[in-house]
Amino acid sequence: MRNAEFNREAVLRSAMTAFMHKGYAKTSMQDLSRATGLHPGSIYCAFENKRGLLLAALEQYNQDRTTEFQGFFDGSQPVLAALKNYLNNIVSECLSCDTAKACLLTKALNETAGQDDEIRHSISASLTDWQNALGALFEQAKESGALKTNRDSAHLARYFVMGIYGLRTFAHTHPQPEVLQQLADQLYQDICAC
Amino acid sequence: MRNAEFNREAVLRSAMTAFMHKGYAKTSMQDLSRATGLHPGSIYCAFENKRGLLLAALEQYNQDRTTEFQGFFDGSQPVLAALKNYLNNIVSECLSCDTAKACLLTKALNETAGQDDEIRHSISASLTDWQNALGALFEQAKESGALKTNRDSAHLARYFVMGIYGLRTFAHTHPQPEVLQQLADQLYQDICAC
DNA sequence: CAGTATCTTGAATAAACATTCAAGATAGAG
DNA sequence: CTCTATCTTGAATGTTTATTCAAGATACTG
Repeated sequence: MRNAEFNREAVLRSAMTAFMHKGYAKTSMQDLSRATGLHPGSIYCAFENKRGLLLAALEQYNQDRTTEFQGFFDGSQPVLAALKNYLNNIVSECLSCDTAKACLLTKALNETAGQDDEIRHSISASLTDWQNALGALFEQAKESGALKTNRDSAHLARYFVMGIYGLRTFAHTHPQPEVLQQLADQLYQDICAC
Repeated sequence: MRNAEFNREAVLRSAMTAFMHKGYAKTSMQDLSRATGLHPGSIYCAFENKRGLLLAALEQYNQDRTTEFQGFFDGSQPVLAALKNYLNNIVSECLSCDTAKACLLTKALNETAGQDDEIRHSISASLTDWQNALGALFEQAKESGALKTNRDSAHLARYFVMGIYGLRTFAHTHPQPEVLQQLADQLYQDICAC
């Protein structure tokens, strides 16, 4: 009897950043071994193979982002104010040009598009959960009277999510910071207008 | 003296689809050799290496998309109507789930993010040209009186572009067709509202 | 028709790759 | 303290990779 020595979360977070930096295909097992501190054999023992490690890393990433999300919407401020903070935080992530602050879900979704349905399903499920959480927030804002609109909350959430996807891709072209902020502000305005 | 036997455009279009299908990193020279019908030596003679072939394919892709764009806005119909057609065409591309109908520019931009500045610059230049062309159309629509807004044409174009980026990523999660169409309609409405 | 500059061919190369596995290390059970 | 189940190690494996290059083919020039 013996327990595994490594910290699973720490290993997965290291793998996450490795995948974010180079993408799935270009990240070699050697890269992953170096990043995680695990020898190849341990990785294969724990995660089956490189693909299994990606799937596990995607799960961990989603969990971490969910926790971060809940931090933004803990009720310590009005929903719409929190939403603006949340959006501004994404803008600052985009502006940092730090590959580690990109979205692993959309990055992997883009890379594996049309190649691996299991990966797509896993990512889609995470993104849908996020979208639904946003939908609940819009519903909450409507009920509290802070958000006056006749649009469906689910629709608002989808549009918001679409805007963030677009913002992240737009940022890859390295626009001026003001431009990105202006786009985020417009997105917020278009959603919160009647 | 002897001229090359292969048709450069046809070769680049084959390479384009190969890259779109598997992504840059996962497309092997063997894949590219098969797709283009060119032997490895010929590819290296004509394009230096795999990366050179990608750069050339990106150029060709941009040229083809520019031609397609001009076809939509040839003046045979009002600008705003053409814009709606253009957007609907993108929606149908997304709904086809055909990897060959994705956007090679954004796909490659996403994959090579933070790894290759020359590729990023090349892609950014193409995307900026596209954005500027859209900006000119919005300006035209404003001047003709068809579009009543106090927003800057360049800003409208950026927002439109951002929406399309977002739409394409959103489509990767395989939403219901109506949902994608609804998002596109909302985007159009948000831009064309005062 | 001869000469030659250029293109095409595809096997060869060396590096990098994902994956395996047998030997060694270690921790808990008895 | 011993036994054994489990984990760790890292060199070995066989495949795939991007790239090269010398030999052969071809078309234009004079």
